[in-house]
Amino acid sequence: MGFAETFKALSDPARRQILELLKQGPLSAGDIGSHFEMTGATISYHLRILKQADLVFETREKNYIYYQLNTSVLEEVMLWLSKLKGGDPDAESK
Amino acid sequence: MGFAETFKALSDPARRQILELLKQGPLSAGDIGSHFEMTGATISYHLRILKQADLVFETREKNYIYYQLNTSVLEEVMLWLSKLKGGDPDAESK
DNA sequence: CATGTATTTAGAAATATTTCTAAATAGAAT
DNA sequence: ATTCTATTTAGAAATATTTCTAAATACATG
Repeated sequence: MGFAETFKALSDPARRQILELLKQGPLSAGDIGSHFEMTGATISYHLRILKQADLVFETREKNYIYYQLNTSVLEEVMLWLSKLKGGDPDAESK
Repeated sequence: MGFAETFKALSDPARRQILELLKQGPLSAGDIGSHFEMTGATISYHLRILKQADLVFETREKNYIYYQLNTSVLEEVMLWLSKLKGGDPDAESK
């Protein structure tokens, strides 16, 4: 874990788009890949980065691996940003 | 601008530490450097990355260049994270 | 068991990042 | 004007990231 891994994972546009796709619900690696021009191997690489950053987790079912968004790390990041921004602990609820 | 630059800037531990130092108030490049084991040139490099990501801005005074935290981009990032997380009811209409 | 489908792993190439030393710039003070 | 101090820029080396193709794994079904 750690913020370095998290921010690095979030720094890639394709990975951010994957997370936005997963916001709607779980998707298999193949489904995710169909939204991009990359090979399946590259998608797999990006999913591994997201997984290592704890931004997604996988559940295996039949022949497929389904990926889901993990929001807990997002909250930690928001907390760090919020503290940095001004010490106001509830700043994100506007 | 863009989130890629922002998250990339935030992904480095030294750069995050610089931002945390700047939370207390403006510091010169030299003052910042004194908290690290790196050369001044490397500090300058990190400051440039932070500046390009709009996370800091500089003001020149006498012989010094003072760096300050810019919080507006932090808010944009928090908004994006908040949308992704899904729970937050406002934060639409961008 | 053999074949097919979904996905990952290995290895390699291209590009990007991080760090250093040495040189350059900008301004202040002598 | 010359020198000192603060900082940046240039160039190079080491390391990391991103992408591909080809091969491997895992599981399901005929």
